[in-house]
Amino acid sequence: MRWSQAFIPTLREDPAEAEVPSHRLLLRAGYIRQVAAGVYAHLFLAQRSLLKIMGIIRQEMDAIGAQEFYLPALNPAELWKESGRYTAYGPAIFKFKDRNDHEMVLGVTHEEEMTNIARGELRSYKQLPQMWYQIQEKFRDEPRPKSGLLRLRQFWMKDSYSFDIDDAGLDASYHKHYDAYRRIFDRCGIKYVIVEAYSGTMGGTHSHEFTAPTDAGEDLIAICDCGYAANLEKAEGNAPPVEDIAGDAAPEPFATPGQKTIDDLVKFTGENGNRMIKTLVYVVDAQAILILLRGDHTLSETKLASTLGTDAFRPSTPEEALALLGAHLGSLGPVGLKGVRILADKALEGRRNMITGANQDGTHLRNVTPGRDFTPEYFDLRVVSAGDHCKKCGKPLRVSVSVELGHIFKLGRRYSQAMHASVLDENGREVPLVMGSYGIGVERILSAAVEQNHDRDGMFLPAAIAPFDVILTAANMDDARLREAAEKLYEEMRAKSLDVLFDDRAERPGVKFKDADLIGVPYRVTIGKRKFEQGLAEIFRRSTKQIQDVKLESVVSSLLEMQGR
RNA sequence: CGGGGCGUGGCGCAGCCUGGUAGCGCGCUUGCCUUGGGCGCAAGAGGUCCGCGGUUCGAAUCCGCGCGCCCCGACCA
Repeated sequence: MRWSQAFIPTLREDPAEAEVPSHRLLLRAGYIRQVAAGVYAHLFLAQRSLLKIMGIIRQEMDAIGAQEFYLPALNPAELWKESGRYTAYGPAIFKFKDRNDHEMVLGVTHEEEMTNIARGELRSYKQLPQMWYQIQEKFRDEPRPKSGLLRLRQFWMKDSYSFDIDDAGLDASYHKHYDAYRRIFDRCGIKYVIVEAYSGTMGGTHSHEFTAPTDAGEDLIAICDCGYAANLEKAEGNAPPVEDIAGDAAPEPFATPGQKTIDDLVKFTGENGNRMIKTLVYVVDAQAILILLRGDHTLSETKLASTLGTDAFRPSTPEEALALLGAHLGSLGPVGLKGVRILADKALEGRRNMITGANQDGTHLRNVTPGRDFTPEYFDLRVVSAGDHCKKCGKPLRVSVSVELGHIFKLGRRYSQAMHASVLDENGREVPLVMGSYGIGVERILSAAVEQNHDRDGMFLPAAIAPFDVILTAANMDDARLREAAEKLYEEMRAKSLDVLFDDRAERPGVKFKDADLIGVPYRVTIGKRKFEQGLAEIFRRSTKQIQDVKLESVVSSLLEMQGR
């Protein structure tokens, strides 16, 4: 490709609307342009890079025996009502009516459609296992699209679905995907961490996320040196022990006028937050319950949901809490309550002489001991924090921000039962299909690669996913000898199937170098006057900015060698 | 959905408070010049000032109602 003919609209200045590096650089480098919030046009460079990413995904999916499909995004709403996700996924689904007043949706993923095909066609265990995948557009009406290609409303996903006769079969399909995903992200040159994750509205029992640590991410993950890693929603850890005050004194009220939050109380009493009990009131099925946490801990609603076995709960209103406990938020506590279910985080088990609200405005209690002064049920309910001890090895956990690139789920029988997708087993009994589903966000791979590989001058994408292998730059196109040498090299590179972008523009060298640095191509070969006269060209490696002088006739072989070809 | 910010040639911004000529830098076009890190000189083109309504002799500017975009939070495989 000749740059003079290419549409690569680079920008000299940072676009005002872009904050995270990948968004800023993809705009500046002319990869993308915005159409609406969370909706982007892929221009020439983005499309080339994304096609390379999809090529890698396709190869690895094919390699585990998955079969490529292509399903429509446009779906009848009936399918989604049948699975229950029409309401469960709620406002994130784009919904509308066609001209005949038929309710339609745009797919957020394709469990329904795939299951629908499976139930119509799969009849016997002899046809199993099956693995079906596609690379296709997903539509989600996200509450807050953001950060360029990191959180989109329309995006490409590789989604695959496995159908097995039993749990052992699902395990095998799951592991095939697990391994394929590792190869995909390895080949894409992404630094990633595999974490245990929560399945959320997908349903199912078991899942792993493939996440790329970068500051622009939105997922928090807990990581330990021993290899344990989990999404913070799901991560478990042991809080370092806290020294309590000795003694068996009875609870004793003390005045705390105007002290509403734990922070207030910490300042007011001079005590550490870890010696306090935080009291939350939640409403589950119209029933109020108390949730107790250590003062410096945070409730994980994810863990609460799995503890309660439902996500149909909400924090109480201040009025409800007042009616239940007789005090306003800020002075609530568990002591002396009757007939209210009390859930406490495990970090409170065995503690003594703590501080909590007295259920009287402006008053707290000291010397409160769980188990003696109230009787809770203990569960793991809190979000782990950095410094908590790893459940597996006891070392301190680190917390890191990352981008979710892929997620694999053991769905089990959730969809097959809801949608009556079953086959006959070897005993002639009808059994529901055991399913898995597996997703990769294609644009997120590109974004994460930029987040992980950029500097002040631009990006440097991993070779496997860069839009070109090499940029060939003639320092001065008006110099006939340089131009001819560059043209000759261009032909030579193309003959060897190098993806080359020939910068044949009539620009000054500075402009060409700046643009080349920006757009993320791993190598630049420059033909400049001084070295040309010595029979040399230079190969510039973008990631390290190292320059290597090479004889003109061995430029191509050097590049092929660097590529490992 | 709550909080904050922004909306003015393609891009980045000033002007708005205190109403009256729409301006700067970059980019773009043409010519000359220059050619290893976003050259220089000269001449040009390009704007419903987000929309609608109101106030006013007169609105980019003041008022009202919308819309859009970004950020934080809520939310979210």
